[in-house]
Amino acid sequence: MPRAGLDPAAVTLAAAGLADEVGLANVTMGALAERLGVRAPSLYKHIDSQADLNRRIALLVAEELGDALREALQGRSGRDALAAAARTMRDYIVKHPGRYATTIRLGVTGPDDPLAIAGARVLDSLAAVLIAYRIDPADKIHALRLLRSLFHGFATIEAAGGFEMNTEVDDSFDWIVDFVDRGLSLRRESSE
Amino acid sequence: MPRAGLDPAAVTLAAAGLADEVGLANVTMGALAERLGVRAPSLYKHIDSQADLNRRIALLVAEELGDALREALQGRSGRDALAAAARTMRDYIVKHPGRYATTIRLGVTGPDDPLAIAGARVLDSLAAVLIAYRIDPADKIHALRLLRSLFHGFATIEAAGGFEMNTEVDDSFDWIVDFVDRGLSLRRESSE
DNA sequence: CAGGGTTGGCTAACGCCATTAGCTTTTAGC
DNA sequence: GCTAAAAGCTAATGGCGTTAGCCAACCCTG
Repeated sequence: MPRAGLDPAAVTLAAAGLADEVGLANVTMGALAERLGVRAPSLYKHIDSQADLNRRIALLVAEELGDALREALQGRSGRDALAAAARTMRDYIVKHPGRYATTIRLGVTGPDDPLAIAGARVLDSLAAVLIAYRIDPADKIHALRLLRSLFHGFATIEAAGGFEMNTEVDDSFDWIVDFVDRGLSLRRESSE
Repeated sequence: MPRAGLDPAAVTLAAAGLADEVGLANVTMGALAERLGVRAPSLYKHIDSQADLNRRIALLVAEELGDALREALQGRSGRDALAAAARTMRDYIVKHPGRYATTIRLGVTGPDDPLAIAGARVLDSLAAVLIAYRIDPADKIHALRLLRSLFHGFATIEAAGGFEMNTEVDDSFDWIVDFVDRGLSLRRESSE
């Protein structure tokens, strides 16, 4: 019998896909093993524990999201950049609700934790959106938290099916992006 | 031997408290039973299953949050109301992260589901914040979703310890409330 | 205040899950 | 080809949710 040829990355990727399909809570070692054509205990040759697996998925998410944001923000600034970042985050979360769910509630061990680094890179991309708005440097962290809270909240609620009247969700999204764009424009240094 | 004198409400309340203390994931039937001075299977005399328990906690949250919002919004309008609603939601979620966590991912069965009704009442309170801003009725749903996404996102991230530099979180919160207030003020019917 | 039905507790047991131990087989390098 | 590491396996443990079935405490009627 030939081997399955697994490695930590393959296991992580399969787990992420399974999470998106059946929900993070249903990603059991047995189900994951079955999908990989292997028995559950064999997975422990590649990952330490389920907590370790979640951590690896979260790292994957941070990398994927960071890549997607950098890609989307290339050559854009101001309102274009804002809309692109918002759409990128929304699309990613709605498309990958299971893997995204791993990113809430994880203990970052230290500043050299790969997860902390990848997360910081995501935040850096969001911060890049703010450049063209020329926000007062002292307010930058607040504006960044606004974007993060809003995008995270909107996409999370949408992914959970929390909005009624599905057809209007796109309109709400556009309206909110416009709302933030106008608000940030008012806060340019020159306007105070 | 005397009886413990439990009922569904007492079990739900104890579970909500335990969730806040140890995290929703650690609310096991055994731990909950122990806190109530009872053995795990006895809990099934009061609740149907763990899913049923989560549902009951979520309903409790919707009622508590609705009550708190109505209380806080009494006699306030405009910016005051916005700030009060934001603070109420934030305080509640940060103080009760475990029980609040039950409100994500729950299937509402129909429009007469008590959970749907209680949830709608929470949204009604948020909608009351918008009255004084005299938003164009067609935009009301979008503004409501803005508030909901933002408050939910901010408090969720804060409760999960997602913001660095803890001391500045209060400042960010105030800044964001101010940002939304100004943005909504611009959208009064008269201003378009 | 007697007794019978209902209610709320208990123990025992099942199946599923994560995880560990220890064995066997494949595979890569010399 | 030989050997050692890596990667799979089966078996077993302990914890969890849940069900079945038993017994004691309570309420309520007479």
